[in-house]
Amino acid sequence: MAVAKTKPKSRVSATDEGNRRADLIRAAGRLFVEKGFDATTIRDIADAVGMRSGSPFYHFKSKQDMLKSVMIEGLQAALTAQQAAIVGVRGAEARFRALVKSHLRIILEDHTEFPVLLYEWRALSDESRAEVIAVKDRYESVWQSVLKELKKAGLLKDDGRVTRLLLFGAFNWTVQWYRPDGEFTIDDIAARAADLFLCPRTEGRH
Amino acid sequence: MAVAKTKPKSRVSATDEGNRRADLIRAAGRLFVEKGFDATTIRDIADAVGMRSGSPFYHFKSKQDMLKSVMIEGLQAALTAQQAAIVGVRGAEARFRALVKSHLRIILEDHTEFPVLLYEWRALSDESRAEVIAVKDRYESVWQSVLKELKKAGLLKDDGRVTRLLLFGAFNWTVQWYRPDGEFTIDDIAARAADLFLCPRTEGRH
DNA sequence: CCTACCGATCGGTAGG
DNA sequence: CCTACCGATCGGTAGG
Repeated sequence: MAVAKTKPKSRVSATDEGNRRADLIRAAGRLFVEKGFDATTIRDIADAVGMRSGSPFYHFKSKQDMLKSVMIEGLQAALTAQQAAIVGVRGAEARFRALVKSHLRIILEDHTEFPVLLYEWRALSDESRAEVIAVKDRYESVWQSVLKELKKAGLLKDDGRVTRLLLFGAFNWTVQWYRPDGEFTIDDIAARAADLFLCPRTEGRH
Repeated sequence: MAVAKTKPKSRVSATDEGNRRADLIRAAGRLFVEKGFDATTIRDIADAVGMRSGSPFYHFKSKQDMLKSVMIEGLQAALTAQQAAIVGVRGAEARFRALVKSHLRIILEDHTEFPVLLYEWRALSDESRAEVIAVKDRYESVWQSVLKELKKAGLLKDDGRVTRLLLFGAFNWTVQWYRPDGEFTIDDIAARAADLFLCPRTEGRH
C-alpha cells in the first residue's frame, strides 16, 4: 500500500490544533478576567472563538484544565518578558525599575492570562495548583534576588517575606483600578511605584 | 376591637428577623470569601444557618441583594472601627499608623464582610454598585485627609491618586496571604507596612 | 470539530 | 420560614 513517507497533512493539522488551542486560551483568559472563572461558561469561550459548545473539550479535558493552562501560559509569558527586561541591566535600582515596569506591562497590557493567576487562585484545584506553583516560583525567585541587591545597596530597608508581599500587593492591585484610557500610562505608574518603595539615597553621596 | 396598645409580639419577631438576617449576612460573607460569590449557592448559605433553600428569599429579594447587603455591612463596620481608631489621636504619623492597624484588623480578623467588597466588586450589579460606592467614599475620604497631613509633614513624598491606590493595594492584598497561624501578627504587619511607606524623617531634627 | 443529548444543579417562586 | 416545584443553564460525553 502506498503510504506517503512525508505526512504534510498531519503536520498542518498539528499546527492548526496548536492555533486553536492558543485561541481558546486567549479567549478564556479574557473572559475569566472580565466575568470570573465561575461565571464564564464553556459556551462563552466556544462562542468567542467560533466553536460549538462541545468542541473545547477536544482541546482540554475539563474547564479546570483550561484554567490551569491559562495560568501557566500567563506565567511563561511573564518569565520571558522578565528575562528580557533585566538582561544586561546593571545596578540594583535599575534592575528593580526594569522588573517593576516589566511586571506592570504583563499584568496591565493586553495579555490577560497573568491576572487570572492573581484573581482565580481559589478556583484552582489542588492538583493543578502544584503545577502552577512550580512555574510561579521561578518568576518570584528573580524578584527575591533583586530585592536582596536593593537592600544591600541601602535602597530598601527590609527585604523579608512581609515586605515582599506588600510590594507585590501594591503592584498586583493595579489590575483593579488601571484603565488604559486613564490619566497615567503604565510606565508612569511603574516609575511612581518604584519611587514609593525606594529609600532616598542619603543626600550628597560624595 | 381590643387592639393591644403595646405590641410585644411584633417587637420580638422584628428582633428575631433582624438576627436571622444578620446570621445570613455573616454566613454569606464567609462563604463568598471562601468560595467566591458565583460558586456559593443559596443552598450553601441556607445550610450554614440551618434554613431550607427557599427561606433566605424571605429576608433578601435576590442573591444580588445579599451581596450588596454583605458589602454595606462590611463597610459600616469598617467605618465604625475607623472612627474609633483615630478619635483623639494627634499627629499625622500616629493617625496614619492607627488607620493602617484598624484597616488590617477589619480585613484580616474574623469579620469577613469587608473582603467581599474587595474581591467581588465585579459581581456587583450597576444598581447595587451606586449604593455601595456612597458608603465606600466616606471610608476613603478619611484616608485621603490623613495622607494629606502626612505629606504636609514631609512623611510621604506624594499623596496623589496613584500613590493612594498603590498603598491600598499593599494593604488589601494581605487578604491573599495572611494566615492567622502564621509567623506575624496583624499588628506586626501593620507596623511593617507603615514603616515601608513613611519617608524617614530627616535625621537629627533639632 | 459538530450534533444531540444527559444528569445535575441553580436561583427563584407559589402557596401555605 | 417550609414544601414542592419550575424553567434555565451548565459541564461534560458519545458517536460520528
